[in-house]
Amino acid sequence: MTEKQEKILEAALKLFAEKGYSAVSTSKVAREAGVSEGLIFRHFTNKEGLLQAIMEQGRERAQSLLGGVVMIEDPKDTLRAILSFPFEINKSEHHYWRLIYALKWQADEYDQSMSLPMKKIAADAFRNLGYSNPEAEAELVLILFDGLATAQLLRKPSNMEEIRRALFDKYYL
Amino acid sequence: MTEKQEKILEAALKLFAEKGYSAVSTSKVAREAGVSEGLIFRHFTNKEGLLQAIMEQGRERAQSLLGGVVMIEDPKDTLRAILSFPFEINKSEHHYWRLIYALKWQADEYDQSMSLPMKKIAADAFRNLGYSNPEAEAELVLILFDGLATAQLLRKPSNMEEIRRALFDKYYL
DNA sequence: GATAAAAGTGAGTAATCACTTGCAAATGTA
DNA sequence: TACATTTGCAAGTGATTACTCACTTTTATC
Repeated sequence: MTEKQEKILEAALKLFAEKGYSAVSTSKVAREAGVSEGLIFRHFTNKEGLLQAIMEQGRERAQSLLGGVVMIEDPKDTLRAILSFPFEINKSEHHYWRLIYALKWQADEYDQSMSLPMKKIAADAFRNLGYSNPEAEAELVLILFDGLATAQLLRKPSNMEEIRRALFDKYYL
Repeated sequence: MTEKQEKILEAALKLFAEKGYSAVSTSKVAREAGVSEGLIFRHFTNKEGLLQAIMEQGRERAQSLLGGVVMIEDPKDTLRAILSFPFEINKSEHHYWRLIYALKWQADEYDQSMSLPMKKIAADAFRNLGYSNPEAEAELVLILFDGLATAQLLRKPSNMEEIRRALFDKYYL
């Protein structure tokens, strides 16, 4: 990975996340990255390939995050960890998550590489806690995760810590 | 409002919702509507104006929906009504809601014309029920609303009724 | 039925789109 | 040093973009 290759990925991630994939031209990515437009196609074949490269980077990061949750033994700690994720999206991850959530509404198929394993983990936790309908509970956690991430990325409420408290109370966490 | 004007709005709503605003050209809207491209600009000035006209239509529909909730007296019924909305998005409203949620991630400013009044209504309901932090609880309801709508529009889980039950149990509804 | 306004068309416009090509500079390898 | 490969750039390509304009057809009013 050359320096200019990283510059391109960085610029594309920023612009795609802020303006949307189809609203950003390859020439704008090139200008933002301080690189000739042709170089994008040399390294990533086409615009779609550029997007794929970004998503692949992010998928690796997400996989490692999820990997840590699987190791947790106490089911309450597992739920705490899952529901805490959206509250802890930091500056460096912000662009990536924003792009993922924006793409959901444009792509033809919903990307389940993140949500499917997370649902399984959550369902197991609820089963261990004796909940009567762990599958539905797990789905509700996914729904909460989506809503929380959206709030954190878009609406940015000032009282996130109080919201977390109100939420955790409902699960006795 | 002429017949062709309605055809244009209908076609634009469908395409914008399915493919995204900036991914759909005015020529494609014209072809879908069975109309000359110039007519779009005669009636709606420019592409942005076409989007505004669609959003205005939707805002009116949303306002009337929300108007019904304000009349409810029992605070538990109010919360039931708010949290039931996402479960009841029907086919005719589907395109409009999908467009709204997709646009959130592209527009520079978050549209609060729906969420702000809804938050106020929810906060009042929680206050009447004696919750200790009604503002945070209201924000959490907004977050749930977003997550539920996203699920209904995108992921379409098969067990929505069980999810609703699990959710309502947490609020003793 | 005459006339004016509104609705609608189709062929244009310059700018921008994703992408290609030919060639030079940098880099690795012997 | 010699040579091959990779990296990079500038100037293109045809297609498509949002939008305009001159024009015809339909509709409303008296």
